[in-house]
Amino acid sequence: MAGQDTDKAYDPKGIEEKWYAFWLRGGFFHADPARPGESYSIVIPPPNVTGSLHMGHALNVTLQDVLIRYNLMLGRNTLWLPGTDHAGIATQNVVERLLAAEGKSRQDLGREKFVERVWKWKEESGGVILRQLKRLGASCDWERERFTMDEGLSRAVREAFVRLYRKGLIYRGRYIINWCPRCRTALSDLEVSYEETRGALYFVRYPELSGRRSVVVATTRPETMLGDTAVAVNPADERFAGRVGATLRLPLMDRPIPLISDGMVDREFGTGAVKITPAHDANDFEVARRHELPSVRVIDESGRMTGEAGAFAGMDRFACREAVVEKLKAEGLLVKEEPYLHNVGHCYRCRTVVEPAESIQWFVRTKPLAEPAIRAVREGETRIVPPQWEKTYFEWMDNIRDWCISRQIWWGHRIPAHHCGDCGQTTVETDPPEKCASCGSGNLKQEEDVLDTWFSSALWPFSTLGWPEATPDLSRYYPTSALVTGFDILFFWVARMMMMGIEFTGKAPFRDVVIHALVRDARGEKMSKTRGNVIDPLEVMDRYGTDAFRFTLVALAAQGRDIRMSDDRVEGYRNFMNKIFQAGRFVRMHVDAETSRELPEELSIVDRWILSRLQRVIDEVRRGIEEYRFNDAGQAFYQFTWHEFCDWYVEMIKPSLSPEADPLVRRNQRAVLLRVFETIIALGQPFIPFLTEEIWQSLPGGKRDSILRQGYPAVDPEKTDVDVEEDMGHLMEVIRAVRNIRSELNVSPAKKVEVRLKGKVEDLAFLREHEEILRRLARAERVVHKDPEYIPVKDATAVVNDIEVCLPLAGLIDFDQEARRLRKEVDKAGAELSVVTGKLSNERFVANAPADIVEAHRSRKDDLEAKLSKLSRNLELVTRYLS
RNA sequence: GGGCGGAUAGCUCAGAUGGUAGAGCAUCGCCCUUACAAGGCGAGGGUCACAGGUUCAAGUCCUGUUCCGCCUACCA
Repeated sequence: MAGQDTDKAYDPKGIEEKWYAFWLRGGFFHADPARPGESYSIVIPPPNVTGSLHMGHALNVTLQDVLIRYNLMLGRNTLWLPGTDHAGIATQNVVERLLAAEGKSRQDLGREKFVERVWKWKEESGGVILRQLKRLGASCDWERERFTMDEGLSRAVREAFVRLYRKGLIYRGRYIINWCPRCRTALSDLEVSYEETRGALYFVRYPELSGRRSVVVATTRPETMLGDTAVAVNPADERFAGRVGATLRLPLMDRPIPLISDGMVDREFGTGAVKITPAHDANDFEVARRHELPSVRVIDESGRMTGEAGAFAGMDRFACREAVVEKLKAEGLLVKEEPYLHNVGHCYRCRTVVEPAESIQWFVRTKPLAEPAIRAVREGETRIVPPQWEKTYFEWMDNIRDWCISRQIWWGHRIPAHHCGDCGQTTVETDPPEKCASCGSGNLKQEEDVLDTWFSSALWPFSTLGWPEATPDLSRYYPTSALVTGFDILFFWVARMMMMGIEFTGKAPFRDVVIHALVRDARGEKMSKTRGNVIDPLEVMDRYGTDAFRFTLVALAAQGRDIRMSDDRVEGYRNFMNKIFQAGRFVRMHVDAETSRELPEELSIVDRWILSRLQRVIDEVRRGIEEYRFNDAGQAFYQFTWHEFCDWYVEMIKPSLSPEADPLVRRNQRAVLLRVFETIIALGQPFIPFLTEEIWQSLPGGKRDSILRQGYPAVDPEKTDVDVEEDMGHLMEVIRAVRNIRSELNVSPAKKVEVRLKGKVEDLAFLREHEEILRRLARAERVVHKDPEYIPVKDATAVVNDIEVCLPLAGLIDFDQEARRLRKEVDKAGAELSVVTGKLSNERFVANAPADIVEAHRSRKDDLEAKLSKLSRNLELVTRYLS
């Protein structure tokens, strides 16, 4: 509910654009290799040009931005290189859809016109996502923005291709590949996603040509039988003993095919006999090679049956499946049909069922490339974080298979190979050759195929820095410091960058590979358009502000776990933003242009306490960022800022800031307050850049440079003071004890009470010295010190260390209530005591546990015993007055 | 079929190197105490999935089991 005071709350509208423009104007994100400083570089995982910002990007980009801003503030020579990916199939699909709306196909336009059209689309509508990254606050060096199809990168692609080809690491050949009949292109194995699909297993009888016997085969794709050229059984399968070599009649086609034996056949599956369709199955293809069987292609590029399919020619493959089954039934050759759950490959771009098909394609020989890429991780040149992903990486790399890199689409890097019309040889050159390298003929035709988009992506970490030229950028920023990405493209992209990076530069492209989780919806479901559960990051930013959104992502980014995004979470952190904003207002109320930021010689106990705590949080935040434990960093910042700084420190120092305070005290207090608060603001900058810059600029100091220039807070060990932290901890506990009593006994907050502290003089010394704090934060009228002989009759009591906190509440006290409260305390202390005593009475514990642990238990035991006896006695006192 | 991850408060999750179970949200109570009600103060709530084992000591290490996810694979 929006109250009328909402104008007092933090409103991020307007300030985000303002400061982003300010940073751009100041060139803060622009890297200059000539400038000094240790290099820190990241290349962005380039989003598709067709893309628009989703949660995955938002998380990915936020984490990178934290790293970049942190390193920027550390004064390193920092580069974050942005750009987009041409996304071959995805982009082509987008433009094809636009054409379809005009009633045209890409074939109507022809290749050249179509590609022109895609470029036009790219110029007009591509890259919206980059604007959205700016909205997120991404501190990219936009002057270095690259596109995988721009001139430099295309050059790098051709160069890489030629070098690999000449080393024999790229080859062309006829193999079974995954074919998408909708996209009409080959796909790599990775681009096929398998989905569990309900289908049927058909058992088909293949009669022997001579004799009365027959062989029954099982298949999930009966339409492919039209292309069968054999039936195979396992050589050791005695069911078929003596029958291998027989000739079968291929039903529906009336073609004679042999019964062969091959070790690949699993005797347990189906009937133990497999139909062999070399043109449409990878296994069958291999079998056919071994047995020199012919190959008959019965499904064409668009998924229709070819002329080889006899009566079924021209039918769609799925219609054909039904027709084949009907026909088999009619002929009495369908033995049975079982429901069958199996994995069916789908095109990862358009979800069409993929058809394995035999065709001529280009491949990368991956084994020789994989070996050094494996070694780089094994030997620690590149670190994978969190390390459990290493295993996945090795698993895949160890079993890597050759990579089909040619695509029969038009949008992409055309393969730099020219086929000779005269001698048939292929010439591969970086620049278009004039004549055939083998026969000298000028009758050359460039290869029609383009490269898999991931081929250019694989070069991204160095192609963007100028490779193959030896540029200053390349020597300065390569290898990059970290790659931040989701695990979903570990194989697609990371593994391939590792291979190509090492192959072409001799060095692994990253020091650290940081794998983050997936962002899911509040119920843990993967966000998808079809599910309709997509949370739009832009909408979240509109509603809660970018900083709140960023902080949410950071706070939830625990290693190795998926993130559930929900409004509640963002709202909570939006409140945190407001808290910081309000704290800023408070600080501004109390400081002015004259306020020094120098810490005074003499520091109050409270100041020493906050400074000591501050060192800890600085340490935690820095370590968190450096170890990619973003959530730990975020939590430490949150906890300290809200609960220690705002809830305790600010409340404790208010009197020293008031006009009634001693002027010197006041001046010093302002200085410390400002200093501490500015440190907090600087500390938070990588997470919440807009709010921190806004506050930074609003603090006194005239027209200021960006907070990015202030240096990142560093731990000053001199300021850490464990004694002060302990003393203050006690004081805070006493305050909490009073508050607890008041609250439990329903004493109105407005009611001032007397607080009696009972204990030895030396134990009370610190409290006596800082009594004012206690009085105010506990809302006490006065604090009275009592010696250990004092008997708290008619007092509500609590025990804090060696001190008893007593509230004389005669007339107000509800003795039932107080008895219940005390009993609870007694039970709690008693339970703990029995655990500790139990351990200590175990002599093996005393003998084996480290001395410090035993000692800690001993003193804990003493404390608890003392506490328990005090509590029990007080409980007894109260019980006397029970009604 | 292999591999990985998860199972901790009502919900969502933290809990490096084993040593007295934490946070946020939600819940309950009291408060508009002039930085902040997008707030303050206080409270309740957990046999850390189950069964064994190692250890003086296990949420944490080992083994097994059960349920969830995910990745991967040439059972047609």
